[in-house]
Amino acid sequence: MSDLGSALRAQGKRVTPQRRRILAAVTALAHATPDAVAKAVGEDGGVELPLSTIYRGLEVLEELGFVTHTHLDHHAPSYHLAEHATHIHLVCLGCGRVAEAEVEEAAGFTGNLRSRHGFDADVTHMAVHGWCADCAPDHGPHHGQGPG
Amino acid sequence: MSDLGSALRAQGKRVTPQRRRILAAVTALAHATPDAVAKAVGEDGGVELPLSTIYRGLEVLEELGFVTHTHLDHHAPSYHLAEHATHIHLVCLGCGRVAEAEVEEAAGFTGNLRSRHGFDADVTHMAVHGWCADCAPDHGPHHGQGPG
DNA sequence: TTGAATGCAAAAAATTTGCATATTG
DNA sequence: CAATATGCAAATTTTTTGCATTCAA
Repeated sequence: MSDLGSALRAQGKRVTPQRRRILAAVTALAHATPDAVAKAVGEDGGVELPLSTIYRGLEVLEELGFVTHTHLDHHAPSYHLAEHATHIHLVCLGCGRVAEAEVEEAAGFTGNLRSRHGFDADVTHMAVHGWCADCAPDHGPHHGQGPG
Repeated sequence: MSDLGSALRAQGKRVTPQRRRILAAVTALAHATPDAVAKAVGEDGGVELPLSTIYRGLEVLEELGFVTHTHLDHHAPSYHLAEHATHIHLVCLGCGRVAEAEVEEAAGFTGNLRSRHGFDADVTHMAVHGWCADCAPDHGPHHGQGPG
C-alpha cells in the first residue's frame, strides 16, 4: 500500500487500525464481498470487525481511491484494489473465475465508442462476462436462445 | 413480443395475465428494476402485483429468454428485453442515461480476448461505464486519482 | 380435476443508521 | 480536549420462501 496514513490525514480523516486491516484484507483477497472482507480481517488480525465498520471502512477507502468495487456476479458487490481496476475483468459464467485483460486490448473498442457515440468509456470499471477456455465446451444450452 | 404463450406452453408452464403484464411492463420500460416493473404494471393494468409475483415472473421470463438482467448501476438489477441485450449498454456515470452500441463495435476487442485469453466474451451482457458527450466536461474530480 | 401460479405475510439477506463509548490528533 | 470512528443494536431495503387459495389446462 502506498500511503494510507497520509492519504487519510490529507482528508482530515483518521488513521485507525481497522482501516489498515480492511485495506490489508482487500489487498490479500483481490476480489471480495464486504462479508468476505470481514472474514479475512478476522482470520488475519484476530478479532473480526462488525460489518458496519467494514462498510464504512470500504467507503472511505474507495473515497480515497485505494479500492474500487464492481458487480462481478449479479448479487454481491466485489471490492478490490484500485490498482487492480486498471485491468478489465473477465468473469466466467461457467466456473466464476475472474481473469484480467489489459486495458489496451479494448483500445479499438473504446475508440469506436468515442468517435461514434461521443462516449468516453472507463473500461477500468468494466466486467466482461463470458466463457473461459475450460468452460467453453459446456455452454450449449441456456445461451442465445431468445424468442425474437 | 414474439410468442410468450407458446414459449410458456412449450415448457409446461402456464400462461397467466400476470406474466403478460410483467413482460409488457419490461417492454415499455426498456430498463427497469423489479420495483419499477411493479409500479409500471400497476399504472398500466390497474392492480399492482406483489413484488413476489414480479420476481417470480421475471425469473420465468428470463428462463424463457424473453428478458435479461444486468447491474447497470451498483445497486439494483435492471431488467430489459432480451432483444435489447443484443446491444452493449453505455452507462453514463454523470447523468445515468443508458445509450446502446452495436455488438460489432466490440468485435476487435472480443477477438483479442478470444485469441489472447481463450475467453469467449458474451458482450450482450456487457455494461460499459463512462461519460457521455454531455457530461464529459464535468468529470475532472473523483476520477483516476488513485494512490499508487 | 389437477397441478402450477398467485397473493399475502413472514423470513432471510444485505446495507444503513443512531448513539454511547473509545480513540486519534 | 474536541472531534472522529468504532461497536452494537435496531431499522431499512431487497429478495426469497411457505402456504392456502385461485386459476389455467
